[in-house]
Amino acid sequence: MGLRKRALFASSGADFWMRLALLGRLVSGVTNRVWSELLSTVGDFKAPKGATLFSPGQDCPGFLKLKQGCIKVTLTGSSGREVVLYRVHPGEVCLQTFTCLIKDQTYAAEGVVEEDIQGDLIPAGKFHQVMEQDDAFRNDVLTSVALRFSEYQQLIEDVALTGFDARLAKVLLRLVDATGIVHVTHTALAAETASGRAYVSRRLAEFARRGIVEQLAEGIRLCKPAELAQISEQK
Amino acid sequence: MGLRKRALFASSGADFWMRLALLGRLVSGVTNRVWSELLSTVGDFKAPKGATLFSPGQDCPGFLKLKQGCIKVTLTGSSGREVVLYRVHPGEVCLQTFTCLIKDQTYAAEGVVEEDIQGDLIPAGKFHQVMEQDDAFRNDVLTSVALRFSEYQQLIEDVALTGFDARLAKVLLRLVDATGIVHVTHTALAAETASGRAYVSRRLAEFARRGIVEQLAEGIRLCKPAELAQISEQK
DNA sequence: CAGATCTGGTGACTCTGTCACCGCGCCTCA
DNA sequence: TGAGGCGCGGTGACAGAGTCACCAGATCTG
Repeated sequence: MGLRKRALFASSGADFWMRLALLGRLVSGVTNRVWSELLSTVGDFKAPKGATLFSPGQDCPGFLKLKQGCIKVTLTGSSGREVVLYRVHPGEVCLQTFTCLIKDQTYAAEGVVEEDIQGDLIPAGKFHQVMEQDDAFRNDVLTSVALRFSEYQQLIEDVALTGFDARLAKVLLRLVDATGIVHVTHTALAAETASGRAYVSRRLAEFARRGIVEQLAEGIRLCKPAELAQISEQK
Repeated sequence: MGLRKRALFASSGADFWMRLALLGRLVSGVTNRVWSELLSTVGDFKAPKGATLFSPGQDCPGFLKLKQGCIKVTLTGSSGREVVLYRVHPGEVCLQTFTCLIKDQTYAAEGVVEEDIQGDLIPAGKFHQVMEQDDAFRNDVLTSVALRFSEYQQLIEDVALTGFDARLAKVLLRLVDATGIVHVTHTALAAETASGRAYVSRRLAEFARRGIVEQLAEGIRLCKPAELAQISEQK
């Protein structure tokens, strides 16, 4: 499926993280507080695709105001199974970060850069200050938080009350590009649908048998989007 | 199982709601805006057990600062299946309400009074004003929102990544009273575990066979809480 | 007492998800 | 350049989860 890039980016991401961790130890000797000390003086922030921005248990360095790129936030169970919670795009809030800052707690999920990001990092102390003083900023944040909550609730509804096929159809329609193709591995679809890889393969094969999708080398072509939309609303 | 009360309260709840709806029509002629007009002048707010406070699609009358009682918030799927999202206790925020007020949208879930409630209802307009001006109030709300968010994430984790038995065990431990008994129907447990009633019955029978619980007329006695706790951490 | 309603038990399914194992294509590195 | 490693996807066999239909007992209601 021509996704060799993935491994490449993953390893460059690991490099990025290792460099930071190393730098952190040089600076403070405490890996956990690296980010805040490293970045509290830096307004501008960048990270390449594949970089792990945060993992469960880590401290939160501050509030990231994303200007460009995309961050994927996931939850991993003890069995190793992964669920995609949401993505952060420019203008949106990373709810993980918000929660950490407000409750002064550590992260509970994992954040990975999906498209090279660039933005402003507002240190924790300053975040609280701005939240108090700047009405517009506060409103933006609250609106974004409220939006995120709706998404979470939708996710709960999908996982708890909706059949698998509907979930799969929904995800395919969400991830499709302009040419009608979804460039994602079955494994990734499993994380998106909170399901298992093998089952995704099976159902996708069934969809293909029905002529709804077509599995190509470049990805999955959605042949009958209307039918998919209908499936996505069942049950 | 001696839960005849339920039906009683449910019907008294329906009466309460009908009276309000009727009153609303008399006042404004628009059922949907009843609450805000009816209550914006009333700081004090009460409702009896079983009353439906809000349903999907309704407008939000304002922010309820709960002083006493308990509200259960649930989501109902098109199949009729119900999932308990969370409960609001005194000092906590109803996230539904918060989201509605911030985004100026209608409710997406249902709220039912579980124990007679009493509190202050802050009209929408005043809520925004207080959020801007009162640092302490805003902090309380934000902290509570952040807490709620953690719960939501936990729920997603439970439903998406955890086995049924663990979920059931968790719920039993959460709902048990001081005497070691859970006074809840299998149907209610199904909503709490985001599962089906028949399956709950089956697994509970299996738990009983293993001597972990005992099913009595008054409810479910947890005989081996330690073992339950262990089950609740599996998978 | 008859009927309505809520509750829980059960058999017989279907749907979902897992595990293990296979083959393919691509990369790496000796 | 050929052997090995690895990520990806397909499949059979199985286990876990959830559904449907139907039954029976308990409780209220009139």
